[in-house]
Amino acid sequence: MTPPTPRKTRGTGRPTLEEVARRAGVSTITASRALRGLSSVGAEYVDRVQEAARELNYVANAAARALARAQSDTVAVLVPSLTNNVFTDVVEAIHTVLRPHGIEILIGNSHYLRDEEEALVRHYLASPPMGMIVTGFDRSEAARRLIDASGVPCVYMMELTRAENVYCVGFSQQDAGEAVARHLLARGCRRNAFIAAQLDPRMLQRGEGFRRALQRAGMHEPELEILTPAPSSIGLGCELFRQLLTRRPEVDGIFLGNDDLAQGALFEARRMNIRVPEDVAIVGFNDLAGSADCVPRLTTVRTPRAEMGRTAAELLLSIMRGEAVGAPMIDLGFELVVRESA
Amino acid sequence: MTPPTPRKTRGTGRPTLEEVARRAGVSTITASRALRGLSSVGAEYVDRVQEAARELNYVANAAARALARAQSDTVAVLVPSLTNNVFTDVVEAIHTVLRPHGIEILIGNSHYLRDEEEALVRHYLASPPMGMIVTGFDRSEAARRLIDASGVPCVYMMELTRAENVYCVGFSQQDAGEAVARHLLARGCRRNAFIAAQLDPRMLQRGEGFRRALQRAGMHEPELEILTPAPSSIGLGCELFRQLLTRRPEVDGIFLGNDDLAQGALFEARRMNIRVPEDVAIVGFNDLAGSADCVPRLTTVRTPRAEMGRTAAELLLSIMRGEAVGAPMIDLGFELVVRESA
DNA sequence: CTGAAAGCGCTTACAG
DNA sequence: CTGAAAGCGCTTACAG
Repeated sequence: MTPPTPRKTRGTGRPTLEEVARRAGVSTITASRALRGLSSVGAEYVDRVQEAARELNYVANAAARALARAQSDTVAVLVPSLTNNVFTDVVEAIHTVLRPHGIEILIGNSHYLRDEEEALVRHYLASPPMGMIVTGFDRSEAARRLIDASGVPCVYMMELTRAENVYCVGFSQQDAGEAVARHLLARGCRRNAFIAAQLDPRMLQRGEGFRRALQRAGMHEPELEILTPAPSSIGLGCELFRQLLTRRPEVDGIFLGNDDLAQGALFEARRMNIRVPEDVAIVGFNDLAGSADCVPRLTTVRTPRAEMGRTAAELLLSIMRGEAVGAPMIDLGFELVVRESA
Repeated sequence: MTPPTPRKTRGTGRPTLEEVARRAGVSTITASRALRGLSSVGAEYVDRVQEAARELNYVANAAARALARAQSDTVAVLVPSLTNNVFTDVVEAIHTVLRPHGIEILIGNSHYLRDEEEALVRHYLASPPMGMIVTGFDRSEAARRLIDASGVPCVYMMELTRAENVYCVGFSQQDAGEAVARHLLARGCRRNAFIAAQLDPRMLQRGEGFRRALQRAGMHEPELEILTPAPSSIGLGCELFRQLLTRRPEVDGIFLGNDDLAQGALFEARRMNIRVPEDVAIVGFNDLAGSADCVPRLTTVRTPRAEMGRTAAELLLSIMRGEAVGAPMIDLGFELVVRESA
């Protein structure tokens, strides 16, 4: 007649769906449906269940839900860097769109490394997110296959492609590079240099466009390009600018593939007593923090980072809902912002 | 005699522990233990199970594991901003330490808002992470209680406290503020101003220390403080510097509570033809990107961001493992970096 | 050291 | 519109 020894408690100790259902006087299943807002539940029930949930301070167990549905309320976002503010802006915008939908975002930073990105893809796909937003198209063959085979809806951002069934939102990096060249040419610069770091695909594409426009004008000088895989930074911009102007003092126009490099160039020009834009015109890229305020104010290309993040997130939302979406490729364009440095 | 209709498949379609076990010829339980490296499994079994797992390309289902253990392989990190590079540095370091342990980090950005932080805490605690790393001590009472009651190990960073049973790693913001004041005083500045934005607790603490040191020297002038809750930025630094110098041209020393503000001040000084440090000495805070390269190079306080992230992560790891840890408070100090601007 | 049973807390698929 | 049953894929607790 002794009562059974109480089992050691497992679980989280939090209220469960069953307790909510009991309190509301319905089955668990009905409670589940009511809470999820499925229309097939009587209105009276919905109220009772919601009230019970509130009273109990019920929060659905995310793991249980994910297990039962074989899917989580999560979107993985893969970026190559968080140090480069370009990506914090994008991630911020994605977050802003997804959060209200109860979607948690997992930020994966690949540090511009293919191997790390592949590992991240593997890891995230282990508990498949409901969607992914990834940067560009340059990745390992394995990572590519994993994504394709996973069946997880994916939106690509920062670059554009016309490939079938690939959702992408971005702008043409090449065209942006061309626009810079044309601007420099138009303001009379004859010896135009290109300084690039990191050498990720997008940086290279900008260089490609820049080069093409110069060639078309018959003014391309290959020796006026400085390319280094070192991470882009203000300090590196100083260094490369000095190096270039020391060896090639005749240069009168420079396109630096990211604003941090350009800001560094501005500092170094001052230290070298080189006047900008009188002696040399300087154009950056991305319109990062500080570019509007430095001396002289930096001429640069404003990239639609917030819009890309927002649009990518909204597109993904539509795809995940199974809604019909328009064109799979969304070109958000860019804007040359002419200030004082060129 | 018709075979039973095959059930519609649910699940993820990925290989399960059971399949691994079957292939290795052991029970699921043994497979589970072998894979987790529990020492209570015979070596022969371990090999067989691991091989089977490899052949099947087995990846444990994270949701199932989380449900069974009522815990996930996740650490939540709460920061007030990602735009401020201070926190990307910290997060990066945390990531570097935790990732090799198979721990995924969830980055929560509260945007310096108490309500948002509370919502994040609630959300994360819904599927309790194995640990948390949070910024500072200023939060809503509810958030505080939720964290305490959750039983989730938590490490506080960026600030220090001597409170019992609170693990924290950081440095004394007050002392850092004092150090700046002493430096300015030592180089002969008599009219020292303080410019601060955002006004988060740490910014205020730095101001507190700065003020105290000035008062002690009998040189504190309350009207020389400009405090605004607007987000810190280079542009804001320009604006506030101009405002201050216009109204108070006698100022000969300024402490700006974050390097972006200070960099802005440097730009604006140049535009106003005010010489730094001859006319006015300028000191920033944090030693952010660009501060070592601008003109003049910025004197600032280098804060141990990577070390804080690393140390906080390692401390959390120890706590989660139930290891004995030393002092609950780890002071990492700071360093005044004297360059050209002061 | 190994295993059969039960359970974690939800949701799917099937009936009614 | 509502519900009883089964299942998602692991791990805990108990035995041996």
